[in-house]
Amino acid sequence: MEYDHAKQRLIQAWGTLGSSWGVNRTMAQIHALLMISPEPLSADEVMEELNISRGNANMNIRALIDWGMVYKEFKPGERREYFRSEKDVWDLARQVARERRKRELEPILKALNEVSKVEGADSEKVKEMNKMVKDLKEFAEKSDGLLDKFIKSDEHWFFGNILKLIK
Amino acid sequence: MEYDHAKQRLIQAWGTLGSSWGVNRTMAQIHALLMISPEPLSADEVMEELNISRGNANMNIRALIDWGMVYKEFKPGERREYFRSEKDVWDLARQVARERRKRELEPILKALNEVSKVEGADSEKVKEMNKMVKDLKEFAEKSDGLLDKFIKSDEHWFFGNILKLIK
DNA sequence: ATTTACTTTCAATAAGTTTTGAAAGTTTAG
DNA sequence: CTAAACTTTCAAAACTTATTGAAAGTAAAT
Repeated sequence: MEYDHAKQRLIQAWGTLGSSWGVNRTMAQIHALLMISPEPLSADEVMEELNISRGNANMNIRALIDWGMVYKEFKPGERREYFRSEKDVWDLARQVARERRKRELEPILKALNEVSKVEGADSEKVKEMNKMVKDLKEFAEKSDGLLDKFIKSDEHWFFGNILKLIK
Repeated sequence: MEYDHAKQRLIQAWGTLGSSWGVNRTMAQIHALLMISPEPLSADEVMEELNISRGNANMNIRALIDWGMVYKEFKPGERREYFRSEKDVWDLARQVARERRKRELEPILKALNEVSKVEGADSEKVKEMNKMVKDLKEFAEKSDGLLDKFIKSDEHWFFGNILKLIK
């Protein structure tokens, strides 16, 4: 396969993946672009490569920095900012896990806690709700535990051990 | 906490969680409603409870059925269709994992495979891309393996064993 | 064969999200 | 201080997705 095609294909696929994970398409595409770039890129280069506006590029680069997936970099003697992506896939995955845990798992756990133990466990509907909430909470807590281990685990230890175990 | 408040809180939280997972808000809310309902509900009851239109209710109930998370149910002597949710949280999670694997992991693996081995490994940019693609592929394949185990595993075996192992 | 009780579809509309580009802001250099 | 080089902001426009509701479809009951 030829370089430019492969690059486009990868950028598109990453964008699509992003969309279905609630990540803005462009943000994912910028990320893909930076991931495969050996050198950091400037905002102008990103705009140029992806055919997007200055504002769009700027906003999404900021968002990537917020997520801890992209860093600013300065070239000596240059005024312009350059950006490079974290390239260790493991670190990237942990970063994403950390953010999603904070943004999603925590709020739902909070809600489940608030909602557990509803008054009037004599009525059928209250019983059903309490049972469901209890199960969901257990599941969410277990997921949280696993995610926590993943986030804290070092290097390739996680998959290595787990896949071995459950083969 | 009082029942109706708790119910609303749970439905809202589930809707929000859905949104950030690329699941339509309403679809997630209908799911929450059915999960905590001891009896199956009709389309009209869903419309009523969530204040949504007939078309919206119908479309999202179909989508939930497609995902294998909700079933049709007939009450004897009644013509109208009723719907109930799968209530085993484990089964629900596996269902979701199965669907997302199909819709997301498979396409990205396909793209990564197509894109692996780009011509001209002498240039820096091609080297960088090949390296990145290789790493991403490895990661995606490992995730796929773990997801597969999860999907096929029975009951509470999965978390039980894994959490014990990595404590 | 007609009415009744539903379910499904779909074009129009509303709501939400992303993108643009020009203007305002900031920092460095001279 | 002023100009130049750059970054950030934000209101308006474009695009995407979700929702409505009325009309069409289906099937049981009379």
